[in-house]
Amino acid sequence: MKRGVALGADKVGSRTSQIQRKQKNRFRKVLLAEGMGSSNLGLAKTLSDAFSFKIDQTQYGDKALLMVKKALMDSEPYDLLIADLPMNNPRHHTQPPDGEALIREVHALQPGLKCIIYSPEDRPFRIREYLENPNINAYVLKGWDSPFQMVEAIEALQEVGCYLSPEVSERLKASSGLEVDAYDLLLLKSLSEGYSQREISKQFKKDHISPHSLSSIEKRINRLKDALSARNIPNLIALAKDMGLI
Amino acid sequence: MKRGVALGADKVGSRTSQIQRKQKNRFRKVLLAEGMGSSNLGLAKTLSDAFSFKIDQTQYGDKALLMVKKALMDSEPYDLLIADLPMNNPRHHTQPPDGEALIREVHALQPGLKCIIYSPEDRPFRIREYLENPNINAYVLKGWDSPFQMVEAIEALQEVGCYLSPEVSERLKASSGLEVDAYDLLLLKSLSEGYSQREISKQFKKDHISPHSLSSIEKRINRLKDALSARNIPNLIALAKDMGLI
DNA sequence: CCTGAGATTACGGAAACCCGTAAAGGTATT
DNA sequence: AATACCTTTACGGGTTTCCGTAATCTCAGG
Repeated sequence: MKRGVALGADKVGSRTSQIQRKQKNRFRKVLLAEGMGSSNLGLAKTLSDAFSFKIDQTQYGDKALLMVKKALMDSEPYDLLIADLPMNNPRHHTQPPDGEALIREVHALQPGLKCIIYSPEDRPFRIREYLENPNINAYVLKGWDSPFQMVEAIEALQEVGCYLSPEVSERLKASSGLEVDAYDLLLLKSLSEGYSQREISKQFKKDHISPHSLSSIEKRINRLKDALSARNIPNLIALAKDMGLI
Repeated sequence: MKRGVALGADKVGSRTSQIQRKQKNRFRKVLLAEGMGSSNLGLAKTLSDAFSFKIDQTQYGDKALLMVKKALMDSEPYDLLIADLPMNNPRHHTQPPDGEALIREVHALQPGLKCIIYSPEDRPFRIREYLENPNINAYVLKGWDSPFQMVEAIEALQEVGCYLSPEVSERLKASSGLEVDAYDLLLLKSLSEGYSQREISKQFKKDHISPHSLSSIEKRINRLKDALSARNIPNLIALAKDMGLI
């Protein structure tokens, strides 16, 4: 989105800048919550070399929540949450709270907490989803130089409200051309689940989703085929799957 | 091939804990080659805590190849290669040599070298593909307890020829029911690429792939739809994508 | 050589998809 | 209110897919 530009204008932004001024923009306490696997001891090491803040670490989302709560009660709240998200592919049932739920619940407890997503997810569409959440201040892509990027992100976050690495923002730009909205997604999902266009039409009509005529649905599908340059519906489904739309 | 069934991962798994000391062919030198990202310093740490062998580490496949070659020339060859493969998804162009190429080339140099795949890839078909390679002795799924499983695997490898974690072997068993051969895969691929059945028929005829009649292709597709319980072709493509067939 | 089982191919009608055209409905501007 | 413009809906005809049936082919066993 245009968050990158708009960050100073909103309420949250102005409130945080107050705090930052008072604290000289320095994080003092950081929580590193990894969803699963890929032991990020390496990351913790890198960060503790580069910064002076205290780093707590946990493997489990619910544990992270408790730690945030406890830190708040002790009047020593965290300044930054780094959420190390797993690849959430369809075959993987991640147990709750998953990344987004964790961030939502954490912000219910401590609304001002800064948050960095650290994930191998590189599909622009998903990244965009994350970044549309105003509670998420940075996204760093897991990769060979992610420790470096994480340091960059944290430094930037201490200065300004949010950060996007060049790599990530490039990926986002590259795919900003295609506009697929919730309707398109529902349509793709329905198709991928094996419903005929006639069935989808009936279903949409029942659910009061507009447009729902067979003709409109055909048109929309055509638009999608055009946008993804698909030759037919099977190809469209394959492409949509590949780019993580469904 | 049917190694997965033949070796009975459960048996191997339970046997590992009892004996480790009395074996003489213990590893002395291990190469940890990660494809990219997810700093496995954590893994290296775990391993160096659990074992006494020397651990070398590198980020790049070609570098790994050189290290193997050099170790051979120095008459201090590696006993084990742990190939930390990245998620092999279609959006990611991994630069050569990728995992399988690396292992092939390494074994061209040093045929006896034991090898463990360490990957987040959990699709049974892909795992099966790896395991059909006789040069690959174990498969460890990246996950929250992968360090533990890696230790298990290495202990087992010092005892017997190969190892499958209960988790992995379960995944393999779960999907062993359906039989899709190379022909089916080609068919699915062609469909997903947007070719009509008529076009596929023509192409197969040109390539002398049998059967290639329109009728036979219809039949095969029906078999696949039946096997994956798909309602129609888009659904079939979606399911095939989900389970990693294509 | 004959036979039978399975695989491959052929065919035809119903349904779904594809594509262009056009009518009907909605909204903003004048 | 009249107009232009866009969206939604409707329809028709060509193509592809779907599904059942049947003819042909292949090949081992008698």
